[in-house]
Amino acid sequence: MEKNFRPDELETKIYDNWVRQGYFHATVNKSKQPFTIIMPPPNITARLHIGHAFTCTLQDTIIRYKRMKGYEALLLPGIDHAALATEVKVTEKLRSEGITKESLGREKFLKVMDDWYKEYGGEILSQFRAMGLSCDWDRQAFTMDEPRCRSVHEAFVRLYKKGYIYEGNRITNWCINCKTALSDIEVEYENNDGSIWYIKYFYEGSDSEYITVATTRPETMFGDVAVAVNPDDDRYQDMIGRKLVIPTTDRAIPIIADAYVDKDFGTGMVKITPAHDPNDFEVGARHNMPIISVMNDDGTMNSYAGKYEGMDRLECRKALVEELKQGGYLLKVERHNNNVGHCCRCHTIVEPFVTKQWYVAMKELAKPAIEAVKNGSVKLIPKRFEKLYLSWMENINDWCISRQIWSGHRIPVFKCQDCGANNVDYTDPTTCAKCGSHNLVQDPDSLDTWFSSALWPFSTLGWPDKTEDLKYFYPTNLMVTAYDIIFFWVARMIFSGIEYTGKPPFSEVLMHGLVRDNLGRKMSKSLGNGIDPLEVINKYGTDTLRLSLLTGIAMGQDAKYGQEKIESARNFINKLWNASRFVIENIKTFDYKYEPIKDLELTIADEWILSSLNDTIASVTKSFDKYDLSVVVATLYEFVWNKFCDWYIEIAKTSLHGTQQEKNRVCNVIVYVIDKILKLLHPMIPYVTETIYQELPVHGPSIMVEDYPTYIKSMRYSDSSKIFESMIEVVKSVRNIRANMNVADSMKAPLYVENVAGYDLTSLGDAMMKLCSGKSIQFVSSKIEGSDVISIHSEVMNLYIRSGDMVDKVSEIARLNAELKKIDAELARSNNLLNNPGFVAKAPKNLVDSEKEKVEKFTKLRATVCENLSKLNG
RNA sequence: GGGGAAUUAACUCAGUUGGUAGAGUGCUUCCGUCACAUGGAAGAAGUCAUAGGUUCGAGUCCUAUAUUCCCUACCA
Repeated sequence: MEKNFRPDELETKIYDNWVRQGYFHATVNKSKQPFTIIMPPPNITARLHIGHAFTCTLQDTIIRYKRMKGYEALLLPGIDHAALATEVKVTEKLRSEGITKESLGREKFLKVMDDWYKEYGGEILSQFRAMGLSCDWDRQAFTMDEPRCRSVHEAFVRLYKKGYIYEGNRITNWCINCKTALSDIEVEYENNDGSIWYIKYFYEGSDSEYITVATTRPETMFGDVAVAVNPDDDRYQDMIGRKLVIPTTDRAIPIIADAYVDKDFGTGMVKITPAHDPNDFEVGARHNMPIISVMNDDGTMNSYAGKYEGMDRLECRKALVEELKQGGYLLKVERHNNNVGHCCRCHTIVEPFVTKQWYVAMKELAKPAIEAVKNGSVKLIPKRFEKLYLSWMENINDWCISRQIWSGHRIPVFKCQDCGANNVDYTDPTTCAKCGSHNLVQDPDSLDTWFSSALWPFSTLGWPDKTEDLKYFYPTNLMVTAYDIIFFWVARMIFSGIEYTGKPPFSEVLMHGLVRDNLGRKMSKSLGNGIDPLEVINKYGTDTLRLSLLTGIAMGQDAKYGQEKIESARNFINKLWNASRFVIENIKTFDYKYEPIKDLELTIADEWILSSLNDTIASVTKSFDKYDLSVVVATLYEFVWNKFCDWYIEIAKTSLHGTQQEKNRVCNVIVYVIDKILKLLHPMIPYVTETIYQELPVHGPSIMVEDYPTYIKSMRYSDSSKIFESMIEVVKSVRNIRANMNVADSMKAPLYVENVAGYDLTSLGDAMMKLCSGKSIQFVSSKIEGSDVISIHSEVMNLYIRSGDMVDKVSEIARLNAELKKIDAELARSNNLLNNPGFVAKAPKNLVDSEKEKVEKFTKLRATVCENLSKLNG
């Protein structure tokens, strides 16, 4: 074996082999319980960034664990066409080549989209492979492939027929750049340092009597239909019903009363512009007001704006304000802070705009989805996201699902050109169901991409067909996703699953945080600050990437990702590699024979490591089942590095210089432990564990289909553990003294070990000497005494070391004094507790007892330290 | 306006039936020893944001406050 693990050469080979063996493929297997994770399909807009790698790693780690635990594990991969987002990208790309969407026409444009899908889809899938995902390639899906088109179609038709989908002429968020409607959650609000203009509206027929209206968007005044006051506002009672003239025009509008107006804000008078403000739209509707749109769909002013026709809305604002100023209409301007909506795709300022769109009525659909989370049939992890989910669902607005774009799923509504009826019957779209006409034209719009995403947990399993897959793997077990798409996606999957299949689509949702860059910024495609996971893979390997992503994270909590985590992960993998290499190389040097643990004559050290391994297995399994992967990693890190490598392997080196029998014993134990370690770690770091596993003297065809280690009752050795841990304490004390005294290697300080508790320590003698840094210490077989002998006591052994002239007395006295201080603090603490009657009366007995034991122990220790001190001083 | 999260060592972060605070990185000192210098050994380092409360006992539970961030909302 080479000195360092070389992932680059091995990963592809190993991965291909896994695929070839069919390990990733899940089958309908009635004798096993399924565990299903449908992967969130990444947008096909670009290559994957580190955030995707994070989600992928979580999922693959969990699915590998479940597979080893004996489940029929399915990780189903897929990609999302991301209708609008991709169309924006492709349109931009075309524009850079001097081509417009319109000049190509719908059909040709969709061909360009197809090419894009192929290019980026392939790239994303190969990135999945590079990350080592054990996903079932036979079931890979795309939100725009034929089966998924059928699902979407069916879903739309069903909802339509139940009356949940309706066409409405309402005010919607409109992006003047993408020229499409957006759903509420596709609008990002940003704080804007704007202005608020106070404008005089003169009464009709008067040029001196006026009222003042405040607005942040003066250009919309051409669409004003009224000015509203609060019905309870005493100031304005007698004005209601009078008419005002819109400045610079000759159009008159009434003053109306509506409770929407806040008496205490601004002047208490609001101009009502139903076409350009959602609230005004409501007010207008209540009062039967007309809707006057003053803009075109590209954000330029239309003829209602008079001489400003054709001017962009923001330019018009500037010019109009100037005109108002000149005309004496402008009373004052104030700075005003408000939130302005931007298109989440192209970042243009969104205009509220009245258009005809398709909506899903959400009220009824939300009800069972709320219930599912409330009654626990869907669990969100961490739990706090349930509150977030519920508050959104309980206040949900109807979902605008139409987009004025070409890509994506075209709305399956065929409008009869003769009678105007909408035909959604999927089987016969050529004949109008109402009048029999063949003059049908399909709605030109496409569906919001989330409409197809909402079906993902079951469309991927064959729905609406009643497939075996659906029966067996659905409802799925776990959905892993970042918390930022809880509304976009999770909520919609839940209500869709219940609506279409009668069951919630999954029982648990694991919500992780966002991976941020080292400045704490969200990594996003649009910002372009994403780290390419492939770069990390190329430099350090997939295992390092995966392990580094799982280090130091908490579910639902954002994490910064940087070089430190990467290096720490790499170092650990290197450590694991070398510990394994150590034994693998060693068993080649003698006549190694495999023996089961139960046939070996175990030493205290053996029993300690086996016991400790056993505890680790129990703890890891518990954390895994809670999806606390970061804790799993930390637990294994600690065991492998600080227990197995630092102590067991070190002490085993002595046995390796012993008899054939000893060598064979210790190698069998090491191999056994390593085998378990590899299996425990495999879900996180699949490649290095597989590689080492194949080098072990006894191994199966692949570690990924082995059983996950389980806790073994008979492998608890509490006595040995106690002795060995005591020994560790003693060794550390000796090392500490050595380091303090600056003992030269040539000094050979005599050290005597006295057995206190009656345990057999013979097997530890030589090994201990080594661990104490043998060169400067020499073990002696008879007790040593004298004024220069320093003693160290533990529960199972006492140590006596002759300090002689080697002691740096000053620093040793300082060290002992420091220790004395600590001991006194401990004693004070324990005595304090024990003197507290409340503690003694109410605390659990074992705690009280352990405090008593501590007092005893520290009292003894104190005496020793004092004795050593007085010797040094004397 | 409403909701949520965060605040723990120099840095990045863990820490649930409440029981004497942990890791990684960095720092100080020592070590080319035959698994690993991507390493080994020893060590320093924290009023767990603040103030109250509950409790025998609080990083942990409760109530305020401060700072930072996120989500959400119709204040023109």
